[in-house]
Amino acid sequence: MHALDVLGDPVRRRILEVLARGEHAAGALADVIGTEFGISQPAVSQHLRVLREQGFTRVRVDGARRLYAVAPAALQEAEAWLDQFRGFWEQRLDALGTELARGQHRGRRVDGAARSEGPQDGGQRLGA
Amino acid sequence: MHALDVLGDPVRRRILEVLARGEHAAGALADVIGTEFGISQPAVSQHLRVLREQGFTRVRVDGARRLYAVAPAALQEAEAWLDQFRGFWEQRLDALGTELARGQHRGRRVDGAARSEGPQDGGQRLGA
DNA sequence: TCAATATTTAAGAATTGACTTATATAAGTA
DNA sequence: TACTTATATAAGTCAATTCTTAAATATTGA
Repeated sequence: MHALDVLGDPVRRRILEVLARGEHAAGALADVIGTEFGISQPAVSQHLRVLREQGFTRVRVDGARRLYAVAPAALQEAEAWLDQFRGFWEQRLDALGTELARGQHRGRRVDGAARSEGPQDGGQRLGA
Repeated sequence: MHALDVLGDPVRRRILEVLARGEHAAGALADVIGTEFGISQPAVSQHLRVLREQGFTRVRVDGARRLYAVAPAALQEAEAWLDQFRGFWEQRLDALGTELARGQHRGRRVDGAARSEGPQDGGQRLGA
């Protein structure tokens, strides 16, 4: 299962947002999330399972409670996938910066035809 | 619809990967993607619609063909959501660096109880 | 104009996945 | 030990998505 498949669910994203603030017990999450989305404790528990099994969270046992916290691994994977597109918006920002630096309405090449905007032909200035 | 909901589909992700290499006609994508996933041309077209409507692609008309290309906006939204967790892995890398710098097995606080690993209490060193 | 190509849209079938209720497991507590 | 709290798992239901086939739209070229 791809990291982005896991993040493609609003409940799971919200759980991670809450966990970004710090460790929470499964029960506390079931309360908060369950109320927000109007779903049951088992429903939240099932999402916690996915997050756990896919490496988005780390669990610590404290008596009868399970304390969940964010684990970086899987989130980094999602980030890594997005990295291949970073060139697109960096270029966009560069263009803006250049435009501002040299004053507006100057040096704007608009030849229509075989134009393309991506960093596909070596235009990407990234390590990876 | 959240940007990450759109990315929570393997076919759509693959389409974007192909587009990251540059502009492609809808038909060319239908061929490549359709073959890879064993789905029909309309199926691919429907995914292209989602990507288009949600701001992941830009379309240019060339005669009877539609040339698709990556549009940065929506991808940036996804990136922005992930940003709130950046502190977690930056910290991880910081820790690794520190560990290496001062030699291993030193200064490792392991007190169990109220410990937490996130950047939740001001530990985050990010602009946002 | 007519046929061929390129692509989208429509409608319904099939599949997936996210819930629900019920139950199991385990740890605290009286 | 029995009861309560905390959480997870199981099994089945329901709904949202993702397909399929068929047909509509638009462009190119004979």
